[in-house]
Amino acid sequence: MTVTKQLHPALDEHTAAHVAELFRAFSDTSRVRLLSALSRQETNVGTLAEMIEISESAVSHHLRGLRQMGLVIARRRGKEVFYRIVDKHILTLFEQGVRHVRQE
Amino acid sequence: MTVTKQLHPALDEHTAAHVAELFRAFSDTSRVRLLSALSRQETNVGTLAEMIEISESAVSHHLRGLRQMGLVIARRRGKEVFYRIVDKHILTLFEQGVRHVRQE
DNA sequence: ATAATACATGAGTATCTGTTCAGGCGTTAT
DNA sequence: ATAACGCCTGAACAGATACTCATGTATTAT
Repeated sequence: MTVTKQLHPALDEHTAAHVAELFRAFSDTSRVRLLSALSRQETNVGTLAEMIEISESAVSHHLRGLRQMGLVIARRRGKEVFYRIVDKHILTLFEQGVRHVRQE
Repeated sequence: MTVTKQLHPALDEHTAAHVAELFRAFSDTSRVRLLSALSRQETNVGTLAEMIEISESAVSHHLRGLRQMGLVIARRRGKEVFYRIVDKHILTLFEQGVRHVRQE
């Protein structure tokens, strides 16, 4: 039985691009604050804007991106639109980053 | 007795900025490929450049950033400089992102 | 010493990103 | 119907980012 040294190639460009895209969702201060809010509870746009102190428009733009990536989902109730994080794994990934930063 | 609605604040700006910075390290296709290579084994700059098909200069620039963030560390052996990922938690975080992308 | 190799660095540049602003759309109140 | 409210959207712009190119710095070979 021959023991060949497994030469693992790096990630192909396509996969790497997707991974980068995922992490890019967490790579902006405002979005991190958005997601930290949403990680606690479903929240509407206006409240999010207040919490993180950017305009509703800016919040909307960020949420659109996150929505298009399938990371958050919207639910309308009356005039307000509530957002929440879709995937539990995403939440875990995000929180792990937060934890890492906190302990050092 | 008044029932006040507990308003969990979002992450403060300072912490959020650090979290964003961490994730930003993984938010570029080339860096993802770099890190995926390094996640398998310590590698020198030239080899990395070959593997991910960008110039040595570009690799150097990326590695400088990662080094300054304390995510990778350099070790010189002769003319070559080998890089590796410093922290196991960082590695885990990165790999979790990769896994998430792969299964969908 | 001189040249060659491997990598680092700064400047310059094209592209990307986050924000604001102005206006639009859907829902509710009057 | 009309106004008010909450949110969305596209354009425009400032700042950030990733790359190339030219050059610089260690280290090794001749």
